Amino acid sequence: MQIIFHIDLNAFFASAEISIHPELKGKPIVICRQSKRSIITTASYEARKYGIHSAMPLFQAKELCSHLVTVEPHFELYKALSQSFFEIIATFSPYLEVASIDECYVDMTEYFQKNKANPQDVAKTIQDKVYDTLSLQCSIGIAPNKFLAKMASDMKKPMGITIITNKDIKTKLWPLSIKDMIGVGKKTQPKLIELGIETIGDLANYHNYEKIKPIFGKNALIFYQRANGKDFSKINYSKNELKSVGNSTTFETDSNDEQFIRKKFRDLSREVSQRAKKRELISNSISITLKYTREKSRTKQIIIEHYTNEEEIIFATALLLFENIYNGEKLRLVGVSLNNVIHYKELNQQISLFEHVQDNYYISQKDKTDQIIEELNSSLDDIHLIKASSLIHKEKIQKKYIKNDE
DNA sequence: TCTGGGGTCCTAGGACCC
DNA sequence: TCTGGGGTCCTAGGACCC
Repeated sequence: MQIIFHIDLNAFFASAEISIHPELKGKPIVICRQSKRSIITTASYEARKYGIHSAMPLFQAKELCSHLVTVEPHFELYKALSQSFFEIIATFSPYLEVASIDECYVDMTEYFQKNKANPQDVAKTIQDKVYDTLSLQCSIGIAPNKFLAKMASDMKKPMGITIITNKDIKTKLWPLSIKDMIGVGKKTQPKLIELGIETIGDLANYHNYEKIKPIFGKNALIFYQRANGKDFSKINYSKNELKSVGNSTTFETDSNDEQFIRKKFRDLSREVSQRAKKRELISNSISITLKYTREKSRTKQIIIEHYTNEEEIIFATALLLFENIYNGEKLRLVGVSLNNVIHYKELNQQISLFEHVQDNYYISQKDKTDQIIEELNSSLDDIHLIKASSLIHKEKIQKKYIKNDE
């Protein structure tokens, strides 16, 4: 039988800030941007005592706690700490799947075959090591599969260790609300309650599988099995490749000022370009999102001729898409995304599949885009824009490609 | 004065090919 | 005599997670 650990950093962003600003310790703090439309990404345990939690709008949190301290997020810090956290875990087992910035699954089966040890003790050792090294607390769930391990790590926080075995399914899993099941959100929950399914146990024992099928679609069987404590999904320790890189921003106040909106697209395109470059990712699929209200949004996507991560091309394409779908109404959010990103290396592999020297579809040469920068910056009228953009898309840049003869 | 921003995955419909 | 069906790719939208 497998032994899976699910390890989750507690109040991660808040703890990270406290670790470098010890004066914040013991205070009710929340991590969020300082804006009237902000929502809280993480609340410290002191703040949680006031009923404050993630995803709560900042203005509400302030109503609950007048002396609340807000801290701007520092994602670079979190990424660095997260990386160190995973490195520590990997010293126990290499079979590690990064699930998000603050959690991972680890297959510890082999570890316990080699080492005579008690899982509870090993979990404690991991917690201590993470705490001593990074001043971060974590909760650990131990179970025979990923789903149960994840459910277990949620049960005791902070610094909890929870074991769920097959014998515990009826007592520990089944009483939980169906909303606590991973993958059941606020749209699915009411549909299940309609069928009389209010707990995970209700789902596990539901008599009519045909009725739950359309609610879960393709994954119906997987949900049904999980409710019964069975999960056959494997630790995917070789994944963790990004599929998209995006950036979006909500305006302080809704706006239909196109000059202002273009400026936002410029900033978003720059950010996306920089982040993609840092990770050496390129894409030929660019999309924008326009949000008019919290309910009403539009997205538009286009496949361009070349793979790129250049700011100017992302920007020009975003503007083209914008002209294409914008209806002139006030917007609350705009976003830009590179979709289906691949690594530089992958593109080279794809190209080397061809026998002959090919155009390299990745535009990286700055000088080729410099003229377009000029045009775009000097004038942003539509005709100019389309010209500039078609220039970008049509231009194929020859890159020396040396045929690999092996 | 009033609910973010980073993502992943699934679905359904249309275009197109054979 | 009177318009298939399977497969694939693309797009837009939506649910969900942290």
